[in-house]
Amino acid sequence: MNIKKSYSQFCPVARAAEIVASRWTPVLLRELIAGSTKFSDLRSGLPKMSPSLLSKRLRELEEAGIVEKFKAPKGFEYHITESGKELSPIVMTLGTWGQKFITDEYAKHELDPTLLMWDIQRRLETTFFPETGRFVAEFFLEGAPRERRNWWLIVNDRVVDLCIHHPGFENDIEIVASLRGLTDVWMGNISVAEAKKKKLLSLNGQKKFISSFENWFLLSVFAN
Amino acid sequence: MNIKKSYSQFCPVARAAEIVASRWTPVLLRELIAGSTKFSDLRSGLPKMSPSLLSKRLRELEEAGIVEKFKAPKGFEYHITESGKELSPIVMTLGTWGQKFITDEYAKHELDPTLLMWDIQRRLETTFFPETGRFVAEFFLEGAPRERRNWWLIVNDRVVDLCIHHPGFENDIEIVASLRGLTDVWMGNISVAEAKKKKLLSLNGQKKFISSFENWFLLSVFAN
DNA sequence: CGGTATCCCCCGCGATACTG
DNA sequence: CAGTATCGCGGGGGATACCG
Repeated sequence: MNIKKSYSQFCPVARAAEIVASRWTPVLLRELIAGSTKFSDLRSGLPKMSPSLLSKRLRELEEAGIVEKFKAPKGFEYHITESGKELSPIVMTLGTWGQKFITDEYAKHELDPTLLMWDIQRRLETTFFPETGRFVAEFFLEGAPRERRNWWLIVNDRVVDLCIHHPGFENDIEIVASLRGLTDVWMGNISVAEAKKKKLLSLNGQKKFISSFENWFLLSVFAN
Repeated sequence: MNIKKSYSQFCPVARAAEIVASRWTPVLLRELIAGSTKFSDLRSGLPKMSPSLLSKRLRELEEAGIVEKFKAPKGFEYHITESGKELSPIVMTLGTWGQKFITDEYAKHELDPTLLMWDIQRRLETTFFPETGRFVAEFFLEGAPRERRNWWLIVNDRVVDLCIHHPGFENDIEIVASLRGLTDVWMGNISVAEAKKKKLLSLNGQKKFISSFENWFLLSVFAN
């Protein structure tokens, strides 16, 4: 750490904060803890972070022993180390705190269909689906910009894929919701039942997938 | 939060990090959690933070509901709220993490006699001393700048006072140590016994205070 | 002392382009 | 796609003065 920028304290809170509490780092750690390892995947979870800054932060985390960089077939993989994993309680507790105490409704610029769908596909409960075969769910996000309004979640042999273009398969279920509504459901701010009643969310398609919706559509890890 | 500066994510980790992980804030929270309430006391624990920034951060924490500002006889008092107290595990875990994983020896600019003595006086175990009467300990910190080399801890009826000028009382005990040595002892990096053996620390004065040193001289909350 | 206002520098970081 | 290099600006925050 540059001496000019340093807090210049022997206290371990200060020494740790110099690394962990710099801009974007808690959010980057969240992504790494969630299991993303590829640069492009990290970018997906951090759409407003510039690639140069992401690159820089990864280098800093590597120097701090929080991340290890491995050569991959294409590019590199960034894996969180044991010491990095021990930051997990901090990041999770920070999120829990935020969920509890920051109760303002989401600002418009915080509602992001890409981020939402990215989080959804990451937590989809695939064990619910048959070991072999295909499942297709289409999402219509009202209020999202046209080119990011329609999404398809495809589960093929329990492997999840997220598409923004029509995959050519027939839908098993369609989820129609406002972007804000689905985000609120996802974050546990309102229940699925409540969202349906308020016409913020509706499910169409095969009965068995509709009735089991809450079994495979897990909510955010921070949902109450 | 200014939209330009915002992470623009609905994720509570991001929303919390915007407040809690900004520059200086974790260290300021440490001070508030430790019980400091006055502006000047906060400054003592944050000597390298400019007063204008401290003022700004306090305002931000107040807006976020983490701190409450009360009119005091002179100036104001800043008290941490219930929601702020729930940040305590985050700050403490961050410190514990730092203590465990940031093992570089302290850089010269991180060794600060004022900060060290401030922390020491805050954790002095006063119940060890008689309910009435005076106790005086003088510290000589070798390697500290001349004007901050000598310190007196005065416990009067169990109330601790820290002085940088000779108080005119006789010493009950004298602690002679290098600044780095005492810091390492304080942080639990080496034991008192080891420090004595290596001549990094020596105690002179009344036997009963020497033999009970480790009873009243508590170590940092982050010492192992 | 307790805190705010002002000034201004500098560098963090966003934007963009570029390269393998 | 997987990152790195460059460039330019904006404002964060440090220094200082100042006011109550």
